[in-house]
Amino acid sequence: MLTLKFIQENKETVIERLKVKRFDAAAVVENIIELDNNRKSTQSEVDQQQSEMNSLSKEIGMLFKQGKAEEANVAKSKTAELKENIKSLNTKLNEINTQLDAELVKLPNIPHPTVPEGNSDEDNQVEKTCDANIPELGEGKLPHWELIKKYDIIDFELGTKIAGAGFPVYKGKGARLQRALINFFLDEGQKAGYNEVLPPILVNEASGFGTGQLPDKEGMMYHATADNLYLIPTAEVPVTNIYRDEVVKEEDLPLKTMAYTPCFRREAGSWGAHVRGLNRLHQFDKVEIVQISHPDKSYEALDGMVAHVENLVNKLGLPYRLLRLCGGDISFTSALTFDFEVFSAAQERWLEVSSVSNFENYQANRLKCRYKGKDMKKPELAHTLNGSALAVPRILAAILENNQTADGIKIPEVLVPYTGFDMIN
RNA sequence: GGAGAGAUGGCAGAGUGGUCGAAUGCGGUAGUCUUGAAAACUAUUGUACUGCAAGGUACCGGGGGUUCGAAUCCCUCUCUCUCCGCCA
Repeated sequence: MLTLKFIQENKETVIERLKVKRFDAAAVVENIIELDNNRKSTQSEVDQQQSEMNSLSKEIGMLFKQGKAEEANVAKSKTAELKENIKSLNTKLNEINTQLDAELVKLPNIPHPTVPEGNSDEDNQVEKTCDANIPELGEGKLPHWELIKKYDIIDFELGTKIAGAGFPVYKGKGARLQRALINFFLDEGQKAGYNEVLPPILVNEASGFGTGQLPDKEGMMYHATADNLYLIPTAEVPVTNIYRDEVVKEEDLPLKTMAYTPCFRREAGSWGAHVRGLNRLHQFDKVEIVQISHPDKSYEALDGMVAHVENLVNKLGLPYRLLRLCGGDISFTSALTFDFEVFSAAQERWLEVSSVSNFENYQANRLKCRYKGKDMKKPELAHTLNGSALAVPRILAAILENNQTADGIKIPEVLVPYTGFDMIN
């Protein structure tokens, strides 16, 4: 969330900038400022009365020690009213704080100045298109959901039997290729300086709140109610929460962490032609990269992450394009997001395979993730970033479709050391 | 799942219901000494809110209560450890 200080000092900017996100912030901002002012004055009233109470109590203590019980009892009688006041003021203060928190959570992150205007994904700005290697597939081309049947490498019906729609069973070379991609992504991440972790894939409420999935986007996650835990929709949640309530040393920045995890999304929306095959699943595998960055360096870090993802897609020989998300499509918590899409040549569609975002201090403020340098008096909020590097199933779909030949599916060269085979046939 | 013990500052570890935001040790920072380092010595060293400042207030796992006054007493929740059971 935005910091109170920032909202107080930049009221007009907040309202103005959030219009790019198609968010009318005026009422919320006004409300926040009023609540905050109210909070301050109430707090100082409480402090003052409490201060009186404290000195009175001390006095009573002294009097009792000196054996002046009578005087002490006189002083005692004076405390009742104070006590009552303090109690009711505190109740009021709690109410204000609850309301203030509720309002603060309503404001999305301020978009970066380079975020283009726009209402939907159709208005995203294409930064770069690299389509030289879109293959000519000819008449017999098959979409990946046909290919996986033909070669018997993924079984959707079996997954449906075991769990439900959207939970595929990868089989044989399909399973092997999936694992190859994960290992390839992790090895490349390692080379780029990311530290690998294998985090929990169930998280508690505090973690969900820290990265912004809760309280609003509760519906996207599977909820294990008996223990009040959530299945992660992305490794961003457990990995970023490593740094919740932490103060890291300035000289250790940037902290670069990555994790492979399965991801779970309820996606309680449409389930039709557009989401066939691997295009959208309830469970899928992903390698996620996360950085905790110095505020002055976070856009440099974002560029580095984009370059890393681009490198991965290039090595796999997939046609891709890079999008700068417009105000209407960028997420609630992000300041600037780049999406990578690969071209899936039989569906003749661009598929989103990565989303790389800078959250600036928006998540950090929720997480209380701060850094401190030697010459700093107080710790300051760090910046957080994350990106998929990469989401596996759609990459798999593109590989299957783009690399299909009459003899079978050709495995990209960089993956062969990982798969141990170079054709699926 | 059953039984018991515990949770105090970066860490270790005291703490009688009343000058306790909290002894002491270690660590950190600055300085003295030294050619330099170590050692020793001296000082300093939590966080948040609020205020121009002086200061004020809150925080001893979380929440509630008793009391003029709670780290200390009571209730409750969470977590950790030990033992038992179950188990990859």
